[in-house]
Amino acid sequence: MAATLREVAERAGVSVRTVSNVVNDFPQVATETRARVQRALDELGYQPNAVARTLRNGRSGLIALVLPELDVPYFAELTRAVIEQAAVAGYTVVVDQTDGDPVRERELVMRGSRAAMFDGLIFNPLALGGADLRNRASSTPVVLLGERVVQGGLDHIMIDNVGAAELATRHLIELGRQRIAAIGDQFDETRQTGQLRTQGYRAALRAAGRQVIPELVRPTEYFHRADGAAAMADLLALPELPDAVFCYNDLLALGALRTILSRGLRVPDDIALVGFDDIEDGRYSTPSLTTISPDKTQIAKNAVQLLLNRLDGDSSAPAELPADYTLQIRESTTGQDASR
Amino acid sequence: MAATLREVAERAGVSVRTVSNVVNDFPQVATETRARVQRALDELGYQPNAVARTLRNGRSGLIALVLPELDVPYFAELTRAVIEQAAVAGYTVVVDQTDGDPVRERELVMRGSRAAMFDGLIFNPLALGGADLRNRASSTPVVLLGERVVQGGLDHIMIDNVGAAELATRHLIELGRQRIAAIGDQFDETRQTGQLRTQGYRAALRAAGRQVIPELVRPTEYFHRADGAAAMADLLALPELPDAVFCYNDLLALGALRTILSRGLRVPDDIALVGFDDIEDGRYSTPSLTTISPDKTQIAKNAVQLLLNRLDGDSSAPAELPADYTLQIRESTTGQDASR
DNA sequence: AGCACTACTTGCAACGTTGCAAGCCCAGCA
DNA sequence: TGCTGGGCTTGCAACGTTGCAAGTAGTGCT
Repeated sequence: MAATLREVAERAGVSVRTVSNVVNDFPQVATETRARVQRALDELGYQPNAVARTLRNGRSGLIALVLPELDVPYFAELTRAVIEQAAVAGYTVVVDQTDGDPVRERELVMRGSRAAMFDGLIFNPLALGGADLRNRASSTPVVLLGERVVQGGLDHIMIDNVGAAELATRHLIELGRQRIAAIGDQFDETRQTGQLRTQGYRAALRAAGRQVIPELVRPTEYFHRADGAAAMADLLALPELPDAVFCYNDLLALGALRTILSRGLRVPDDIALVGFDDIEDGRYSTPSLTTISPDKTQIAKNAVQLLLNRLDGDSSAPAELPADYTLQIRESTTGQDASR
Repeated sequence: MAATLREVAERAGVSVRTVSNVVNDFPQVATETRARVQRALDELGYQPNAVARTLRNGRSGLIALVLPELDVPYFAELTRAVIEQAAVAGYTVVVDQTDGDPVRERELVMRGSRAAMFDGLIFNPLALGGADLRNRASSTPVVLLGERVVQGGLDHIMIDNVGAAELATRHLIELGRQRIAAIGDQFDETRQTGQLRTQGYRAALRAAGRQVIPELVRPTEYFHRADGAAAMADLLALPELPDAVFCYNDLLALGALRTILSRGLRVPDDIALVGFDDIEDGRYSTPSLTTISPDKTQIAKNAVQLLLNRLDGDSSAPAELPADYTLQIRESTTGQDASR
């Protein structure tokens, strides 16, 4: 069914090479020949074979975005931004989901077999650490995203988790909250996001001369709504309730919100809530969610740019680009939505 | 950097063909030879070139999932299901987002150039209609998803929109609601989801001997939270308020919910709300959302299966598979969550 | 010793494309 | 008439892989 250059060439009575010249708009083709070839191309509905081109040219025009979970809104929104940025440069983005499964991460990123289809990779690791990534077999360029601290000598874009968490916590302190809890701490060595945000949380409390109350810092296994709901239920079972909670992402916060409201408590009157990621869900919840808003467009733009530089042969030292963030103050802390 | 079969062959002192035999676990290789080749493979860190294999074999092991918007939770959740199903069969799914842009849809689906990298396509069209799809140039098999009625002689998986909408509306009628509104009607010829759901809505009202009140059926351009919020604001500006709203998806419902609550009205006491899609957000909103729940796993399973059949040469008549759905009754209509 | 058979290994060609360099033909000029 | 040059076209080879069929060597049997 799919016509090849050879078939077109036979039909037009020219060489394969000439057809290729027409397809690629080479100038050195006689007008009359070009017309004849074009007719044959149209009649046969010729479409270039992308695989053969890739093999020949060494470029596919595809870059892969490898993420833990696509149905986590933060990643979905980030994906949109990456696709938009890559399209500007004429690249098509292809997304793959690892579920943080080390086997899948390894297959996609470390070994070249599947990765080799793509000119480059943008990768948000969950399970793979710096040690793994340093001895990557594939030579496909990679840009790392996300909070995991990886010292792999690779390009890396992240946000200042400690600083952002400190900012979020300070906001709650400045509102006069006395018992500020945190949801999302992690111990697992491969999941450092939680640890970094806890650092920031502690730093803010210390800076304000407050004590860190261990039972108010709740670990969770994942960062999903269900984890937030469960952790909040634990907090509400304490003899003395918190009057504010910093959740390490918006999904945790939305889960916590659900639990708080279902117990008949009010947000922010009884408990103030801050999230992290600024996903759309948090802008439409009631109350809307105060949150740390990472500049996703900037992250995407930098990631794509860094990768394209590598594809163009840039071999300078690996870059570590911090991304900007702001605190979006909404109803869940002040009762007012300043972002509308 | 990337070693080829030839380099490995030279190092091991055997032919290229023998190395290939080792790589592919052909039995007819002497143990001693196999060991020597294996050592060379390891030393050079050989990784098969996927592009060359694809060109040679005509199979890439990749299928593309082409969707309008990845950051719409319904699609994100569906994507997860498709990836899981495809993985079972050893296929890797690659996702692309079109934003419903006809140009992008056409480039990805109609013309073979980019599509040719993939063995097959699962496509949820937004802009492209049956007429477009019928004269597709590419021979890559496609399975269509979603509500658009496409009579293109292609495999297609959809849910019974009319029936589902009727079920949702009937639920509101049975609760005794008197003024039932609808949000999400569409006129645009290429967006038939809204029209089909309006059909179901009307059918349910008629069956109950009710009149359809035109001003209670609100069109929206998109199916996003913002559209739902705006449409609900319009409904609340009517002289006589509705006491129930059927929203054509959960995002519309969440937007509407936000508007209702911000006006100090209660759900479901003052206004009951039903959505469509059963996204996770709706399970964690307060109140949680009564909704039509399409069986996403079934949809994904059927889509992948249908596609794999085509890849295996199945040339039977195109199938139209309906997917199952249920009504999940939660707090937004009854105040009780029956699904927990 | 000769033959058949098995066990293993190999060269060739092809998948569809494009870079390279050479080729052809005709016009223009001496 | 012969030579040069430009405009246009072409064949070859290669990207890295694998199917096919043929090749070699060694073994066992008669």
